[in-house]
Amino acid sequence: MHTLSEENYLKCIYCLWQDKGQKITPTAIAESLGNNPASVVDMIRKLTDKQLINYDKKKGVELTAQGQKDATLIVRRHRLWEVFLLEKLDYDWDEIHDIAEELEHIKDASLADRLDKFLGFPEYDPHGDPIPKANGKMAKRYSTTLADLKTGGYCRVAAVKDTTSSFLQYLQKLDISIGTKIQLIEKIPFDNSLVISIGGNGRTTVSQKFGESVLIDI
Amino acid sequence: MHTLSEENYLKCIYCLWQDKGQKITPTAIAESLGNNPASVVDMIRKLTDKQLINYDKKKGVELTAQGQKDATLIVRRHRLWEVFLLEKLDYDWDEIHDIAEELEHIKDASLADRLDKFLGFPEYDPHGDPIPKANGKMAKRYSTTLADLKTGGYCRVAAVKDTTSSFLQYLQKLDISIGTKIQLIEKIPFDNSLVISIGGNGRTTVSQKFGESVLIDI
DNA sequence: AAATAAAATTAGTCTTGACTAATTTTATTT
DNA sequence: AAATAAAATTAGTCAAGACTAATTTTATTT
Repeated sequence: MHTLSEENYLKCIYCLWQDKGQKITPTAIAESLGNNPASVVDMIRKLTDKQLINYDKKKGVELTAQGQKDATLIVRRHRLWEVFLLEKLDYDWDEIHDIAEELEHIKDASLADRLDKFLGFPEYDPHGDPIPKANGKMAKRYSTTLADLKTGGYCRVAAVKDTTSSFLQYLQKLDISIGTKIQLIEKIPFDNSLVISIGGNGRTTVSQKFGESVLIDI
Repeated sequence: MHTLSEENYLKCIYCLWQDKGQKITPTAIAESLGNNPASVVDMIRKLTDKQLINYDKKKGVELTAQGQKDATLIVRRHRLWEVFLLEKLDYDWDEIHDIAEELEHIKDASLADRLDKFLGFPEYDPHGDPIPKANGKMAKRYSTTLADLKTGGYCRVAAVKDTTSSFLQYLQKLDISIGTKIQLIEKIPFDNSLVISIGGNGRTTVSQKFGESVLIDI
């Protein structure tokens, strides 16, 4: 099996691949993990030797079929543990990500499946991300952000793109969670900030960065 | 906090201390962990620097107050996770130990307490070992073994001293679990093997090693 | 007490996965 | 196209935590 570090790289590559359809460069991985690009180059060699990725200067890093499978399992475990922590252990929204980062590395062939069953086969995790099934398939991923909504339009918060506790705590303060209805009242051209109405209540202004971190269902 | 390796040493020292009242030597630790004594000497230095243990050639290794506290928490987490795996995820008796070895290292200030609450504050784990409470206290540990029982005597299996799957599978085959009633029919002086009656049924002969691995309540 | 065996320790090596600094390659400007 | 900037890579270092081999210390026998 893979080391902790290898698994973290795999997951990171998987997430970059899902997020952007773009080319995955060593620098992008380095930024995402907070590592030095030189370290990334070392690990690219290691994962290539293990046939988990292919690396080509033109195409960037790509997961092999095996790499995809392994990365999907790590993500599955992460999201299942998040559901467990929130629903069974009553953790708050903003606390679960970091703990799940550790739990996702527990290695046992049947653990994810047993946990899945115990939790009642959830489709989405508490941040709105789809949980890969045992066969690797998963429900729809939302990709439209609040910033993409046209002025006057309504939407439902489907997921969050950012799982840092600072962002999640801010959302809680604004009374926004998965499922909350939002209307985009106005876009301020100056800095792309957004004036929104949350759940039919008064107006609030949020930044462009905020708008791009909220995934919606129209 | 401590590294994975430091935690494993701490737990090992704690268990040796609980098991035998004896002096804990580098060699004993090395054997218990399957490591080289030279590596143990290195780690003894590290844990001493961190003030988690004291080492004296005469007295051997001893946990400091802080070391005891930290080790107890690791054992608490281990045993709680074992209950979770068996009761909630339907794992078998012999499968849970190794997974709990990984889970016990998940670091979060409130995880053990939340898990404890979720499980209904169990007193003993599935192997009959007492689970330390949040305050460090714990229920009685059984220390009499089946081999200590006098001929003709009856007992109840209270705990197992060995958590390897080979031993636990053997117990399952013999239909022995925590709570099973056993009578010691005869001790064979030649090799100290034991003739026992399990739950009032026919006779079986087991080895001395077996007898010393079963903890009983008389 | 001397001889021997066992345990503890030191010294030096190896692997993993990070780092910095220097260099080469590739992109972007002017 | 040349100059510059950015990205990728190489080379060498470091810490953790394991190892082996050699040595010293402590215990046990005879």
